[in-house]
Amino acid sequence: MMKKYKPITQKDIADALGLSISTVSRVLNNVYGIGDTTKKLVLDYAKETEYAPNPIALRLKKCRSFSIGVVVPEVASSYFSEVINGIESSAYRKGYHVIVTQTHESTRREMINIQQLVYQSIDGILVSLSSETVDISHFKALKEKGTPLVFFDRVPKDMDVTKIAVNNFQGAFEATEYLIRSGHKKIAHLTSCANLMITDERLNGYKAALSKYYVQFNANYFYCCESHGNVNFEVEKAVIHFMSLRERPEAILTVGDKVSVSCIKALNKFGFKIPHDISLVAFANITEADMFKTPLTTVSQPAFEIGKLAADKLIKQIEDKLACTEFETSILTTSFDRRSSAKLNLIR
Amino acid sequence: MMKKYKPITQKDIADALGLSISTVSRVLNNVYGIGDTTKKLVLDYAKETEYAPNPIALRLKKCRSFSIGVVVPEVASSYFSEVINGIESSAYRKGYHVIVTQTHESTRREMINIQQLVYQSIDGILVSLSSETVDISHFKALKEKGTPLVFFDRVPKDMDVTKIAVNNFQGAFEATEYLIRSGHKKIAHLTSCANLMITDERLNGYKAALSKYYVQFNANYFYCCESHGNVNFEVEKAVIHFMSLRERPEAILTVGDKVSVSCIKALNKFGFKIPHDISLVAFANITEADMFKTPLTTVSQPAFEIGKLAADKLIKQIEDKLACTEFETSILTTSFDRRSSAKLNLIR
DNA sequence: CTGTTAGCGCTTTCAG
DNA sequence: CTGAAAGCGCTAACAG
Repeated sequence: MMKKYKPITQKDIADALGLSISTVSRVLNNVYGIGDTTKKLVLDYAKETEYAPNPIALRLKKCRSFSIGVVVPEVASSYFSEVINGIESSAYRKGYHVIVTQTHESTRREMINIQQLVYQSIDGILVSLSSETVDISHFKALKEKGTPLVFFDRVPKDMDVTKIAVNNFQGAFEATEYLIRSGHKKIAHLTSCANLMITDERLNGYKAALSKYYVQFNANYFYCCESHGNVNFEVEKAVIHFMSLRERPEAILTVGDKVSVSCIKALNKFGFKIPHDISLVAFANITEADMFKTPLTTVSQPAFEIGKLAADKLIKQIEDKLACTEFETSILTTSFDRRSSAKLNLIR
Repeated sequence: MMKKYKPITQKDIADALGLSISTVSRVLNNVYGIGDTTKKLVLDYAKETEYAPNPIALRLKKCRSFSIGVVVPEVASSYFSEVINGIESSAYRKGYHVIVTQTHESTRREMINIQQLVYQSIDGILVSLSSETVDISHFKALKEKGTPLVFFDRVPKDMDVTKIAVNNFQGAFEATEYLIRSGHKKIAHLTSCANLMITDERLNGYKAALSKYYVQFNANYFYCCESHGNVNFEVEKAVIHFMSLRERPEAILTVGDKVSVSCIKALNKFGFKIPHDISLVAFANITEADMFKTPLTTVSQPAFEIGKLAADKLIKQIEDKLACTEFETSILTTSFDRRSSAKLNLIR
């Protein structure tokens, strides 16, 4: 039989010292009004026996766990793993533990994870939506129940809640403008996650830049990957589509880590040289972007900062006594890293 | 005041139906011997009200949580994030939740995380040692207490426990042999994590290949990064060291994801061309290896498989009634992906 | 200043 | 077949 480790409890201390459990509890919780003698006695014995409170019992009692749940699509991503580091750095400092769960872009998994976290008496939840998710009623329900909740990056459209995001419109606008100003006119936009608001925002930024320079939006130059499966395959289809167009695009603005990487792979596979045959700018966080065959020009997000801020906001919400009724949206700025994947046809 | 969500309990059901809590419990747990009428009554009501058992209460009661803890150095790593996916895929299928924690290579964090996991009534723990860790008594204590425990990749040297690893010796041997057979004689070895057994094993594989081809081991060609801090900086120092040697090495065998990437960056920074000026083979899992300026030849590990296997072994250990006294070590094989970062000087 | 008691949600004897 | 009661470890009134 598996012997389970049985840590020392308050009862053990009480018995050993001939005190009552409540006295022990009070000492350990440093409650006002205990005799110095007993106090010392208990404290010493506790230290000696390496007493540590049982967090499970605490949770059951207080419905509070000093831990926060994180729900992300995927952990195997430069972006999300950096965000997680940011979350941890802040949470850890404030005495919270972090429980990370992945949805793998599935709404079902998202719901299960949320459900689980709630039942684990988690104090609050940090979410970046799965791409499959359209109906966000499970989050609305959560909010109704009073669970502190903060969204980041992939935030919901119509929900009044604390959100952390970047200036997606602006980021895409700048990238597109850069492409135009360096001489490209036929600029394709390759994206995914049709359901997500960030996808729209970026598309709008792209369109706005186009229209600022009187470039007509061409529906043939827009492709949105389903991505509920093999991204590589979808992206290859997109690349084939673009590159077999009569009016082949001169540049592509890709969105998303995976899509961007897949796009480069597909381009390589079909023998297109970057930027000779086609220019590329990626709205993505790719740590190794400068090591690629053609160092990749990117629009990237301050992932660590986002995580940190999200955790800060969440913990503030958790610790504020009053039910939170004001929800702010924080917008951080993206950074544009010009490398060499976009050809400088003619710089004006 | 923050209103906490109050899920429906067995008591609620009992009250509503005029039954006793124990009857409800029995129905819900499908215990032998309940009237079909009451059974149906309870079941229907439970479904209707979306009753779900409170896992915290279950943990407190049973000291069992159906969740397993994972302790890794870092989540922002292709290798570890893939391992985590493997763990999840297996755990999830068997009804376990996965709690991931990071040590950031700190022994202190490692101990805290372990401690926390244990107190969370975790059913078992999966560990890959932090590089700082030399003393593994905290793990030995864990084992004594009967906590199911499985190590992977960075496994401890002298501890009788279940381990999952790869043939590190063999992997390094093959890489070195490949380098030698493609005409390199002066082969440097750049590594980190001096404390880890895998570091030794790989070093030994490297040395063995050298000696097989009568190449003398040269201590100047070996550099082990401290890595408790800025890896980039350490690696730059190493590169400067190697490249300013009178007898400059013709190739480097790097070990580790971060070190390998940093090495390429440093080489780029100082203007050395790969493989023209120096050849490179990396013992690392780098998903974008084939997209680099010079596609990187690598020895890589089946990360997903490792995670899956580790979780399987752990869950088996958890579910086996008897205390586990036999500990197996599973050795998976690395794969060698020949790309173009090693020059083919003369192939014999 | 300290002890008694009840209860968080659940399982599990022990009675009936 | 079902109910009462104890207990997992802890906190928090309520008494003394």
